[in-house]
Parts: sequence; structure tokens; C-alpha cells
Amino acid sequence: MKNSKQRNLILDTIINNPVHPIAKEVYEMAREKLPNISLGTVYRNLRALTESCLIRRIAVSDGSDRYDGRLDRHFHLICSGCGRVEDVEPDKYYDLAKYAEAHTDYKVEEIDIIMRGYCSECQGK
Amino acid sequence: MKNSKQRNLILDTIINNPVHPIAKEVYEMAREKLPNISLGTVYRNLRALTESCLIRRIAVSDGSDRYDGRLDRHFHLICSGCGRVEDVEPDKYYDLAKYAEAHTDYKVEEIDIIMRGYCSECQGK
DNA sequence: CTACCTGCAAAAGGTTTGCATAGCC
DNA sequence: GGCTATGCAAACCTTTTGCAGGTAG
Repeated sequence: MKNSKQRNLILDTIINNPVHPIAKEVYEMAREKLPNISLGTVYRNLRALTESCLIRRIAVSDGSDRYDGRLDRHFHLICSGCGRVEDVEPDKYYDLAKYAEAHTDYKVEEIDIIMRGYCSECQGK
Repeated sequence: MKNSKQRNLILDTIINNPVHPIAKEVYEMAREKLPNISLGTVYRNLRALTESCLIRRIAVSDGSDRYDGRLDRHFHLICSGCGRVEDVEPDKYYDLAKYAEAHTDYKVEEIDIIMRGYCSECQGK
């Protein structure tokens, strides 16, 4: 993969923003620094970066996929009230992949855990 | 919600098929019994059934969403080799939602756990 | 009879792709 | 210089929606 300032910017944007942006948001943030960047380039690079395991794609089932710059194991909590997506540290005493491998004949490579609920602010409403 | 033979058929199709079909597959299966059913009706009913919690939507991030007729807690293992989606029974001794609620201030309502890996047949290849 | 549901087709997202040009190595 | 990446726009695919007619209650 050849170097490009567009891809570097996209990667930085995702890594330095804990907001788990969708493609369009990445595009808008990137455009602040590189006004000519195109949406096609953003999509192409999101795909390339995901395939190279430099970022991760999060399937949220309501609208567009989100992108996450964290590669270590953790999971996501999505507030059904305000839409915010938060990282949660995994339980260091419990390994879900091991559980799955012990109970099936699969070799697990990747886990996505998404929980939906209400954050403290939205619980009152 | 008023009764309709289209919706009943769609619900039956999903409940009696452990394949976690996407919308188009539901449409094709339903068309065998009701050749005039339209794709729009399938989508409308998948949405209605999901919103009434009679089926569940599974976000798999590669292509279309899948639908699941099982409502009890369980998780999904997707084979990256052959694309098969399998149900896995949850660990009855460990409650991930409780863990999340204990470590955040969220009230968790729904959990989606998707693991990707290789089934026994695809591990050899 | 009224409100909801259907089939059809068009529209609306979101994402990918073809092409000519620009930029890295 | 060659090969990859970009910008732009068109194409693509999935899902939603407007409309006129049909059906359940």
C-alpha cells in the first residue's frame, strides 16, 4: 500500500476521535483539513484500512457502519436515546471467545459485542 | 396490527428456518407459497415484526441485515469461510449485561454478540 | 365503512466503481 | 517511469415510500 496524505488523514481522524464516526462524518472531518478530499476516497480508504486491520468496522444495524480506531478487545454500548456510542472495557476475568470455542467447533477470530440501552442522561426522559 | 396472510407467511418463514435469512431470501422463500408477494411488503413486514419484537434483526456488517426468529438470549457465530450463521447458547453462569451495568451507568436493554471465525469444515482450507 | 395492508414502481440512502489525472517510490 | 491513489460522477444495491386498489374487523 502506497503512502497518501488522504489515507493518513483518514486514519488520524478516526484514531484521534473517540466518536466512532460513520463514513460521512469522517468525510466531513477530513474536509476541514483537506477540502478537496472526495467521499469516494474516504470510502475506498475506510475499506482498505479495515482490511489491513488498522481500524475496525462496527455494524450497528441502524443506518451506516461506524469505524473505530481501537484495535484491542472491548465492546460498545449504544444509547437508544441520544445515539452516543461508548467503549466498555472487557471483563478481564472472563473470555467469551474461549467459551464459544469450548462449546462449538469453531475457531473464533473476531468478536463484536454491541449493547443497546439508555445512558444516565437519557434514563430520566 | 391487522392480520394479513403475507405477514403470517413471513413470520412463519423466519421462525421455521434456522438460516437467519436476509430480506431477499425471505422474499424468495415466501414467493414459493405466495407468488405475488412483493419485496416492498416483505421489507415493510420485516420492519413491523422487528419493531413488535416478534423477530430480531441481526447486523452483520457485510451486506444486508439478517433476521432471526429466536427471541431468547443467544449469540451468533459466522463462518468467514462459508458464510453460515450458527446460534450459540449463552453461558448460563455469566451475564454480560450485568457486567456492563456494573461498570457503566447504562441501563442495558439488548445485546448483540457476533463472533466471526471458521467452522470445522472451513478450518482445513 | 373505515383503517390498515398490499403490489407496483419510483425514490432515497449508502457504497462501490470506471475513468482520466495526479502523486508516490 | 510505472503503478497506485485520487477526484468526480455514474452505477449499484438495499431499503423506504407514494399511490391506487384490496381486505380485515
